[in-house]
Amino acid sequence: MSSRHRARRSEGDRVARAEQKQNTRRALLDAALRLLAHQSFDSLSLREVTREVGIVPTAFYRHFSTMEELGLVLVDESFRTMRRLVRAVREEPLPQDQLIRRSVQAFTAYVRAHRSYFQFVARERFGGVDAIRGAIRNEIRLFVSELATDLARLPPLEAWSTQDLQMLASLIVGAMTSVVEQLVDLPSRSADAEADIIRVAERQLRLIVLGVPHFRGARREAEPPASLGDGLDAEP
Amino acid sequence: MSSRHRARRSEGDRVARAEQKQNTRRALLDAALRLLAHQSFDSLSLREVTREVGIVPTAFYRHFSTMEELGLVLVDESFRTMRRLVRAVREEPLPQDQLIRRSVQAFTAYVRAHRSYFQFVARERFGGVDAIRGAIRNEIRLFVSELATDLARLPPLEAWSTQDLQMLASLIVGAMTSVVEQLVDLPSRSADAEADIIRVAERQLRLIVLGVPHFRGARREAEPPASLGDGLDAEP
DNA sequence: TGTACATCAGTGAACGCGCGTTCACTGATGTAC
DNA sequence: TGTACATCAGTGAACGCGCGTTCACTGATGTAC
Repeated sequence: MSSRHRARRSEGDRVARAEQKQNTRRALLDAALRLLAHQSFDSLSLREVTREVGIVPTAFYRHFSTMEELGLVLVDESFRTMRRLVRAVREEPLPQDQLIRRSVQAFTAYVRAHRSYFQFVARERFGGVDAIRGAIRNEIRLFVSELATDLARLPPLEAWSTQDLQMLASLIVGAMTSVVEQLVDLPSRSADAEADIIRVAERQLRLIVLGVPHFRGARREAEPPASLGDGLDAEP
Repeated sequence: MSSRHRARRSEGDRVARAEQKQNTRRALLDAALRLLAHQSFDSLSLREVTREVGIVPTAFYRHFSTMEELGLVLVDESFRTMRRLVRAVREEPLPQDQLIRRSVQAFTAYVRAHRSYFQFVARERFGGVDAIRGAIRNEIRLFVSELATDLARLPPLEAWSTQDLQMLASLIVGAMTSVVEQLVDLPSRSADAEADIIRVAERQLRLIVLGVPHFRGARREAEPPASLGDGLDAEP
C-alpha cells in the first residue's frame, strides 16, 4: 500500500528524480479529484489527500504550499480540458442541420469521459473557498465570451450585437450546466437515463434557436417577422 | 455577549419556556445561515454555530441531534419561501404582454430579500453532504413540475405535451439559476450591475418564448410556421 | 571509470488547536395540591 | 394564595481524535572531478 510510491526502489527500477516528483504531484492531484467526488473542497484535508496517495503528510509541501494552491491547479486543468473540447467542435466542418445534435453529443461524451473534473467544477463554482470559486467564475466568463465569438460566425446571428450574443451564449451555457448536473449524478451505467437527458438538452437548444430569427433587434434592417402576434410577451 | 440568550433573567423579564426554546432554535438556524454565506455546509461546525449564538456547544443537542438535521430544516425553509413567491405571482392577474417583465422583477426582488437562503441552496445544490444535496434536488424537481403545470395554462402552450412542458420549465429554471448565482455574488448595493443582470434575464426569457410558437410538435394540428427555413437546425 | 560531496523527495516525532460527544450539574419555569 | 416537587434549556469539565505545520532526519539520485 505505502509501497505504491517511489520509496526505496532496488536497482533496475531507478527513476529520474524530476520524473518521480512529477508522478507524485500527479498522484496528489488525482487523489484529491477522487476524494472530491464525495465531499466539498473546503472539507478536504491535506492529510486525507496524502493518505490516499500513500505518502506522509509533510511530503505534501514538496509539491504545493497549501491545499488552495492544489485546488487552483485543478480548476486550471478542468478548463484547459473544456477548451480542448470546444476547439475540437469548432474546427469540425459545420453541417448546419446537425449542429445541435452533434454539439450535444460531443459535449455529453466529453462530460462522461472527464466526469470528476466536471463534478469538481460544478460543485466548487458555488463552493465555500473564495479563491477557487472566483477562479472558476472567471473561467466560465471567458468561456461564455468565446462561445459568443463562435456564435457570431453563424449566418442567422451575423447581425446580432455583442451584447445579445453574450446573452445567448450565457443562456446556452446555463442550459448545459444543468445537463452537467444531471449527468455527473447519474449512476455510471444507466444509458437510458443519459439518453433522456441528452434528448431534453437537444430540445432545449432547438427551442432557443427557433426564437433566434424572431428576436427583437436581431435583424434591425429587415421587416419584423410575421408570426410574432401570438407570442407570450412583447417589448415594452 | 453571552447574555443575549435566555440565561438568568430577572423578574419582569420572564419568558415562557417553550417560547424561549423556539427563540434559541431560530437563533441557531439564523446563525448557521449567516455563517454559510462564507463557507460550505460540510465545513461548518456545530461549535461555530453555537459560538455565534452565544450558547455552549452541548446546548445544540436540545434542538437538533446533528448538524445535518439543522441543514435539512434550512432546505425546507428555503423552498417554503420560494413556493410562497410562485404562489403570489401565479395568483396575480396575468397581463400577458408584461408577464416576463413582471415575473423577473418579482423573482429578483425576492432573491434580494432572501439572499442568504438562495445562496445556501445554490451552494449546497452541488455540495458535499449527500442528504442535503438530495433534498435540494428533490425540491427543485418538484419546483420544475409546478412551473410546468402553471405554464400549461398559458394559451400558446395549450397543445404542448407534459414532457415538452417539463423541458421548457427546466430551461427556464436553469436560466433563473444562473441569475441567482450572479445576484447573490453582487456587493449589496450595486444597483447598476443588478439592473444589467435583470435586463439580460428578461431577454433570455423573451428569446425562449419567441421560439415557443415554432417548436416542433407544439401545434401538431396547425400548418408549420412560415419562417423556419432560416433556422440553425432542423429536426432529424 | 570511480570517488566524494550536494541535492532534495519523502520520513517520523512532536506541537497546539478545534472538533463532536459524554456526563453530571444548575437553576428558572411549570405544575399539583 | 403559597409550597413542594418535576421538568428541562443551558452549563462546564473532560475525553479522544484528526487537523496543519515545525523540525531534524535519511538515503537515493545527481554532479564535479
